[in-house]
Amino acid sequence: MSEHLSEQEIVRREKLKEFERLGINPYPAELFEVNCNSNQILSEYNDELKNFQEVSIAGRLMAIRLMGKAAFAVIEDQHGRIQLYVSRNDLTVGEDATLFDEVVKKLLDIGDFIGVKGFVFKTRTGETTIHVKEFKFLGKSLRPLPIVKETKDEQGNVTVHDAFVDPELRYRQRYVDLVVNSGVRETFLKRTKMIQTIRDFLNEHGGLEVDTPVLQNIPGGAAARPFVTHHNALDVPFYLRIANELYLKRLIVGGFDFVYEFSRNFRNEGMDRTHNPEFTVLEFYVAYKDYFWMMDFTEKLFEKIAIALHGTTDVKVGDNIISFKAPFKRIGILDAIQEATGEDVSNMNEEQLRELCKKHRIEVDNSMGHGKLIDELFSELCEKKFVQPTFIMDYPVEMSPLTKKHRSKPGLVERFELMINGKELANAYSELNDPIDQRARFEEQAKLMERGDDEAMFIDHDFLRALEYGMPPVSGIGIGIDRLAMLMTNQPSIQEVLFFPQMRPEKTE
RNA sequence: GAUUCUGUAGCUCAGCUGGUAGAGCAAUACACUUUUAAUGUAUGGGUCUCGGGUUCGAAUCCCGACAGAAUCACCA
Repeated sequence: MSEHLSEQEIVRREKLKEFERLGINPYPAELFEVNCNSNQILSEYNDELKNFQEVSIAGRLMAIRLMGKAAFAVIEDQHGRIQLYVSRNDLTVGEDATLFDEVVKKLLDIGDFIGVKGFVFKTRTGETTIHVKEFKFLGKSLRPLPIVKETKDEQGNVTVHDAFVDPELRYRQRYVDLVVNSGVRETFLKRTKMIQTIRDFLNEHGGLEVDTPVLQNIPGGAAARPFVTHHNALDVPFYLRIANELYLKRLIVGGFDFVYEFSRNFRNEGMDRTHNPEFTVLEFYVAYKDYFWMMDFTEKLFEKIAIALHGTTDVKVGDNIISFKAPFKRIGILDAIQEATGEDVSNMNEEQLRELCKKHRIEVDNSMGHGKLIDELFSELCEKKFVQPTFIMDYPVEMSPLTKKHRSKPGLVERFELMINGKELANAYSELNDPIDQRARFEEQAKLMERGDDEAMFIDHDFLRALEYGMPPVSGIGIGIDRLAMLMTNQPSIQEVLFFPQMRPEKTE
């Protein structure tokens, strides 16, 4: 951190000395009893009833307008902002007006924490305001906050002046972003509410929330490059999990019928608007169910989330209105490709698929097999077209080593991905529970790895051992929580729904 | 990783074809007891991201580094 202090920082530090001279602790230890918050007062105060006549409230000073022997100030607490009215008379004890003349008028800065007691009234202009009778200084701010002001025109449209917008500063100093930008807090409150809604829904249906290891010695359950670390005492490498799938299935083997976990996953890949190195996926597994049941359950869950957050199933995302009203459209991946290209790929061999890719100017290489080519065709030509929630079903077996083979369609598996707004939001299977087949699939993956596919899965022998003891039929799903939060809060970037998105470290000189 | 754009006061931004930096808010001082982007008067505040180069002279032009954003690639 730079030792260079700006003029304003020096001034604020000098004010600390002034506090000391006056015998006022700028960082008092004792608690300040609060009996309400800004939002309660603003929404419940009634000028005729004269309620809220003995309020005690604390917050951060966000604006102050000094007017000689009186002052108006605005404080912000967790729930919003409220205006204060302070007069010199009210803060004068005997002949001593130090509190007003020195502290309020000279030592107070935007960003400071204060606590006040008083009564609520409405000013001439109709603003609900706290008339301060007692004032306590609670904490000095030594760094000037960005000042963001708002004006309202007659229609009530809010114009923001000098908004704090630099993305680098906003993400690196999220604490500042949260203080000064109204709306940021709301996004994160919605995210939390969304997760609570999901948790409640799963619990209501018998789900059991569990924790499984983040440090794994085999990074399984997905195809991605892991972060590697090292355990000193054991002298072995460990991987930060890329998925928790194989652990949740072990719990199904152990006899739990419905387990779920909000899993922080880590993938050592590129970062962009929809990818952060650590991200959250909800996975859950339900015994004796198949992927059809999972589609029914998932669309009910999404519908419930939309209603909980928006009061309706129609959610505005960018320029689109997305309807989360169940049921969602369902279409096989091969049909989706046919719809988009007019080509029936269901009976094509690898060579024909490769030709088709070339025809559509999709880059292919020799390591790509039959399934990968179909996947490429889909993601290049179809994915973006599914704006309304759509279940894409029945993927090629090669791409899905943990999925049960389709009950009637050879070469395919019982898998679906849920596409919304052109992005994959969820991925689910009728889970493969045949240990012989699972071993064979892992061995296929091992061959792919030898062929140079660095996304192929490792063989997890303990997981195979668990399957050999027997796993009931089970359907499981992974839902991208960050991407769902982006949808539900209408944010175009994952950084807007993560408190502290990953960034390159700041240089310390 | 590639391409493009961006980096100037605490914040938001101007700064033209190169001539030693400007506004609003914020800060400081004074005035003001119902203001609300409060107002009025005055004042201070800058390693122009960093390092090279061209030039009599660089915030400005060139090269490089650093950081961020967008697009692409990668990432089921």
